[in-house]
Amino acid sequence: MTTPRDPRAARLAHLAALVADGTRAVCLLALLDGRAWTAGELARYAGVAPSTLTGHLDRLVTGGLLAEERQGRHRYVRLAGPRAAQLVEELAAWSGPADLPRRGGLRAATADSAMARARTCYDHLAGRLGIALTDALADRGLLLRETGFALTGAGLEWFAANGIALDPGGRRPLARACLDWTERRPHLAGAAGAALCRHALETGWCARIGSERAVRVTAAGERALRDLLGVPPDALR
Amino acid sequence: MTTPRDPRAARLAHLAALVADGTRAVCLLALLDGRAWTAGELARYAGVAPSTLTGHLDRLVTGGLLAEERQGRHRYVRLAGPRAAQLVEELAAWSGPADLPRRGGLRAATADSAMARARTCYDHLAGRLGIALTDALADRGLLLRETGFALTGAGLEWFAANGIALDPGGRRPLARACLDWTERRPHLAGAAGAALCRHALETGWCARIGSERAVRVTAAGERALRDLLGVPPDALR
DNA sequence: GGGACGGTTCGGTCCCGGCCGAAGTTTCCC
DNA sequence: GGGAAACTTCGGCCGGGACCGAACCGTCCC
Repeated sequence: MTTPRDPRAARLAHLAALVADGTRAVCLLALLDGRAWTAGELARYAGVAPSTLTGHLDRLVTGGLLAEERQGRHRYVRLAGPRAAQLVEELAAWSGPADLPRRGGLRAATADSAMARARTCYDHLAGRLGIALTDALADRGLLLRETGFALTGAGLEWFAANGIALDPGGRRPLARACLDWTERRPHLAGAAGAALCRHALETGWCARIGSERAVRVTAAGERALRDLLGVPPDALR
Repeated sequence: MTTPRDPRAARLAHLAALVADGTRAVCLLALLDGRAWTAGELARYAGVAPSTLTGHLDRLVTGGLLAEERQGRHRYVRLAGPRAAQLVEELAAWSGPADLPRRGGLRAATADSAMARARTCYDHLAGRLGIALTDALADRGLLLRETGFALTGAGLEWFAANGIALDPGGRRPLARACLDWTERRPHLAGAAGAALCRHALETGWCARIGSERAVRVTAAGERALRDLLGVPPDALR
């Protein structure tokens, strides 16, 4: 990576270089689940020696993509924030919207199908569930989708009426599109997407399956989504 | 760049590697002006030997970031499309929203100030002009901005009423936010931003200054923007 | 036809950085 | 206190890839 005169280009190249290594890319994609991983977990997952991973994490943290937290003898890392997550998503969406990796075996296949049905994508909901929610919000005039991606006035009221706090403080956009790599259609992300996901997990509309990214919609969740948004239960299966 | 087992991560790393070189980054930023450059121009601009640049262009074209067109003994390259431009923008915005490069000298300073006033950003308008247009559209209820970024129904009518064709065919979003690196505020991009920019240049509201990215607002443009959108002429200076 | 010009191919150099294992350091827990 | 576990530091190895100059190939134009 030759460093040019132009400092702007140098910073751009430096940032891209953080992602431009296979091992680091594996880590970043894993961290897209929004949780904090320990260095050891990531090393095993990526298939490299712990000492190798230390160096990678140093670079990613220094570069601002990851945030770290030391607890005793553990080093926890997670994506630095929604913007970092968005950056990784965006690059991942460009680089291969196609084929989700078939890892072979029945167990893998069921895991994949659960992921395709409903999962978290950093801090919001994705998979068929994410699409169904986005469709429902758009159909009811709560979300503009064809001409961009924004909550309408009615949408703001709907969130307020249902007690889903929208955290107006942040500089982060309330609604933005996130391109799903199984469905290949945009679904709701941004502060509103995150609030909806948080609410769904807190009130028990959804529950995490094991410690994975996949979630399942509970019976209560099916009822709530049907009553509040008119989501047909079929759309969630 | 070690290549991992996971093909998804491999593609991600491969894409990032295209940007992760200083010389290629210089080229990509230069090409953000939306025009087609010859290989020689880029080589001189980046300060490397023509033979070196040939290799870089090969990689960028193969990787899908650039499109090329051969004309006689010239090799013209430009960004492959709006999505490629958006990707570069996004990375650039993350890597350094700060200080625009002061290149020293009076000539450079005037060029910079013209750029800050009004310029193109790939295919739409940026700088203070871009912000002023975005503000005006939002103030008149034609564009939602606080809750995301989308044209309203009134906005669609406004474009139609003023004969600005919106090219509904493409899969590209009608409105999206582009983060300006001089103003540090989002302005209108996407198909609507591109249509507005095209219209402004075609009808003579704006004219390119030399062959640069900078544009100036004509007297006719000032009148039109004031009458159609209530843009105060001061906002353009 | 004959330069000049723009671009490409090739060979050779060099350095950055990813990888590992071995030896340290800190924390945890018995 | 002692041993195991999690991580880090260091030294050494190795490959990819960025760079250049020289030679080569079309194209343009006089």
